[in-house]
Amino acid sequence: MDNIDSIDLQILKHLQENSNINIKELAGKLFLTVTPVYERIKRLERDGYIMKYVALLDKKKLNLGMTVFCNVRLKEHAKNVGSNFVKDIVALPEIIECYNIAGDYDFMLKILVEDMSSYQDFVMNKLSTIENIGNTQSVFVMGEIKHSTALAI
Amino acid sequence: MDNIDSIDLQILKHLQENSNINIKELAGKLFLTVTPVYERIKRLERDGYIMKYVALLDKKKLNLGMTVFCNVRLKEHAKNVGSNFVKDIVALPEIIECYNIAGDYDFMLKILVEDMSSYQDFVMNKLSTIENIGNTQSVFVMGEIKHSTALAI
DNA sequence: TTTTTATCAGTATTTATTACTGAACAAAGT
DNA sequence: ACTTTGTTCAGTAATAAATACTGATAAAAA
Repeated sequence: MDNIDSIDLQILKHLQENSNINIKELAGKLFLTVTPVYERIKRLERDGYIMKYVALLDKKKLNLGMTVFCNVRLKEHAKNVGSNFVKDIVALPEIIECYNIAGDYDFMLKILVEDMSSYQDFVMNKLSTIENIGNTQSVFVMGEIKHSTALAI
Repeated sequence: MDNIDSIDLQILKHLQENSNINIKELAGKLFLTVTPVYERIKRLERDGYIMKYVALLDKKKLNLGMTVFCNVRLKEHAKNVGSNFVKDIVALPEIIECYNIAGDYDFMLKILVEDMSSYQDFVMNKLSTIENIGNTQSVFVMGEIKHSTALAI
């Protein structure tokens, strides 16, 4: 029911780089006609290999040019009650990503803001109001060398 | 030449969540006809607000279920010669993201691999062969709480 | 008021997607 | 060797969407 071949992989590889390519052109690259390519894409969507199609926007143009990684340690007594914390994190749109990590800290957040003063505002008025947060460590991004959404398939 | 209004923002907000929405439906949500929405999207593409359209794939289904953040410190003498390092980083497809950071380490990499043994292979045979790398620290991701490509606009 | 500019609606055209049908081929059983 | 079954594909027709074009409306500037 649920296995993919090398043609599927090729299709995925193209779509994760540019999902606006039309099926005819994609079919040409794969030396096929539109029908099999169309049906394969639909199957890959149905089976969950393709989760969604999105537009990637320019952070800087939209005044979100500052990236900060924020490591978070929960209070000792709260280690097992992560669910409230998770709900609060998901609700904050500045937090683009949140990972439960191994090591010195419990969570790592990736945060996008306009500048340093908005980051200060975020930490002071939003992040710090989340209960159970023990302490945090901010790692500021000076430059973005590489940023891809494409998997190495 | 280069300014956007609230309708543009609404369009961007929708497209970064689902770029496969058709213009007619999007126009309906914004109480407009297709033409202005179409023209606005084209302008947003031309002006670089929309960088690209991509399909987001399921990591786990494609056997890339392990995420590791790897902090890298360059050798002391190499602090100013980052360019070769950058070229090597960009060439490795397992490295999805790479940031130049402030703090204890020089760079932070986000790496996607299948499992621990492929990570070991990656560090041993690929990452460590890059010259000028001093030492590294791996932060393993146990769970992904939130992962969005959508900006808070 | 007149001109200019920007934004929009409506429509026609082009292009892409989707649905449908049947052919070709391979694997498994008779 | 010959069906049978299932899968993948090509070709074509139908549908739906994107794009191009024209002109109307309204707001801002002359």
